[in-house]
Amino acid sequence: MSTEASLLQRRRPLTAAELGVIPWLTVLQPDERERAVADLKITDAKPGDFVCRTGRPVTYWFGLVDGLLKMSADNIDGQTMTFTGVPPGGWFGEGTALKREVYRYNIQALRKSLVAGLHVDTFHWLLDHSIGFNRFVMRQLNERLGQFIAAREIDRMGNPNIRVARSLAALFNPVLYPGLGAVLRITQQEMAYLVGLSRQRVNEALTKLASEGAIAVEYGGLRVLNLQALRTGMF
DNA sequence: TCATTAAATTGTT
DNA sequence: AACAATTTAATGA
Repeated sequence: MSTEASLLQRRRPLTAAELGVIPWLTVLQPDERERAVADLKITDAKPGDFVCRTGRPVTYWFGLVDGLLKMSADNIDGQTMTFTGVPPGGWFGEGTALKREVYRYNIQALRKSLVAGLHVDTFHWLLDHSIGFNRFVMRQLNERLGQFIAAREIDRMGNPNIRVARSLAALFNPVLYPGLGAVLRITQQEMAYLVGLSRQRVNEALTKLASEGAIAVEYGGLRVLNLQALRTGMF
């Protein structure tokens, strides 16, 4: 199995196209940006690979360039609870990186993904030097908090249609995942892993949501037509 | 570039 | 969980 240890080994600098997917680079001053880019590394994650696991010390602040990740935590009773999915453009672990603690959740690749990493030392340097970066991280923390609370509610909800809808709405969160367009590349199988339902039930829910005009189902993904409807469940 | 084949994904049962 | 139908990706002429 590949862990974060091996992730640190086979890594390389980022291409220009990959840098373009990183939302916070645009809020930096030229000198800050230069330092960040110099430190950024990228690596592959195969489906099932853990990018980070609970209890491991934080060495990098991670972000997704391409692919799809799942953020989850293990309950006391051994049950795994999925917080949310992470689409390209999403960055995570800032809370633990701030305090230099250990990870409180697992991040696992749902499909072949490109993961970028910024060393915690550089992360802290940016916090000390860049106002824009501070704003970005602050907003990120705030949104993430709201998302965790929402995840608890989603988990308790019985109606699978609503569950799928709100999970999709969370994936489209414009603050946490700014680079995302209206099209989300996610298979129904991946969606099933994310919300903890069977694939056929997800299929049923997506068909329902599509008939209500909230989304359009496409091959290998879907298009969000009415984000508000997904959030509120009013279709 | 096009046609054929393999693989992935979806929609149903 | 299994199936057929459909879409995309890969291959090679």
